[in-house]
Amino acid sequence: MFKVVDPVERREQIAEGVWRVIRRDGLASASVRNVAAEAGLSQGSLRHFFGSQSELLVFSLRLAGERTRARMQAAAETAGGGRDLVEAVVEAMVPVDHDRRIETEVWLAFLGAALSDPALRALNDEIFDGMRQMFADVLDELVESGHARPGIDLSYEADRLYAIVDGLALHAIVRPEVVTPERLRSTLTRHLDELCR
Amino acid sequence: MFKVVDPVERREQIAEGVWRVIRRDGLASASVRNVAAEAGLSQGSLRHFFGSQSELLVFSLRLAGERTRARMQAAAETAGGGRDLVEAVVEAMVPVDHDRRIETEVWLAFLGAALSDPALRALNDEIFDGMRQMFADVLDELVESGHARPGIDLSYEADRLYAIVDGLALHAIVRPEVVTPERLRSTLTRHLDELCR
DNA sequence: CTCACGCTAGCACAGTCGTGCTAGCGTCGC
DNA sequence: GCGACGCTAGCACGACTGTGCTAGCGTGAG
Repeated sequence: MFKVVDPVERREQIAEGVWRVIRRDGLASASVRNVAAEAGLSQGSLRHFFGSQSELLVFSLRLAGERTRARMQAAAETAGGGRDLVEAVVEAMVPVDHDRRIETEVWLAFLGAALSDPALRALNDEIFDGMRQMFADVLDELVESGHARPGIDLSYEADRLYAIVDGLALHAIVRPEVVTPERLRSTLTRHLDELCR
Repeated sequence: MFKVVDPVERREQIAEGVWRVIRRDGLASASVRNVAAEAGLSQGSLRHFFGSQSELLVFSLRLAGERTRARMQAAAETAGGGRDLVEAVVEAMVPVDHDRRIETEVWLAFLGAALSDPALRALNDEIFDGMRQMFADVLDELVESGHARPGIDLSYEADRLYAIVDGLALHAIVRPEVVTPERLRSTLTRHLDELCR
């Protein structure tokens, strides 16, 4: 009935419970009680790992962001250079399978709340800036490796690519019947074609 | 102390109160009590115009969507054809001044909630499809009027343009320090340049 | 003038919320 | 063996929620 458990692992299990609650019933239902029930704990037990609800939610969003970022990083290290690199990084970010869809839905659920919650907003800015930097780096490599279409404006293309990726990700989440994974992939690869040709 | 008032106008005043509460304290704070206080009414009085909280929130989101759509429509009718038309429609949708910023923030605040609320989701789908259609129509006109770069794929370009516009709008709201109105405009006009060249 | 009724105000209810608290279980270090 | 403590359970409190309800004000129609 009792187990000594790695607190880090435990916190991640609870955070994944937060994700499930959010996906099923929305961020508004991610109360301490509901999350505890989802994770199979009592309120008091959950509070032993998270001192407040705010801490719980911030951790849950951060975990989602870090999972995505880790996948992007791994994809970047596995992939070759040039266009393969860009495609791998973009692909790692976009909701085309179960895990990536979960992370994107969670991100989207938090996005609106982050506008008026200082703690969430700070974390969201951090994630945003990290993603933005990664796009800039990857496009930079594309140019330096000589795979980019000549004469492209790096700053402009980074802004545009990030906008397309986030816009498509958003559309794929809110309107999956219209923006299917295939359509999403096709739009992205065609855009990358124009970048490289 | 008492006035007979146009109920339509009254509902819009209340909805604008919802917007203010959402922008200041978030969607989670858009309770019947808070909105009533914001609009200078009692709970009972507010309930005379909106039978439930859900009705209130749905109406508020719909109004924001319709304001945006009306501005796009007006821009389309005022503008000439070809590239001016596309630019006017896109410009009408994007948060570069106070009113458009309000509508976009409200839209974003509702976006996460719409994922798990059937009424909001249906409305959101309706808005999404309307916007998407408008982009398709406007690009269609661009081709037929002969202003488009030859050989472009309409379906692809519509998807991409919509993604860029929503992505940039999103970025301008969540990270206004980085994605300023000038940067947003510049990215958009350059993309339109490539479409028309 | 008078009546109907749109509109307003505000209370009551049951439910949920975050948080603080105490009590006790079960395992590990000594 | 035994104390320390990580962990669990669950209650209590005050605050807030959506909704239903009643009572009454003030204006317009007849």
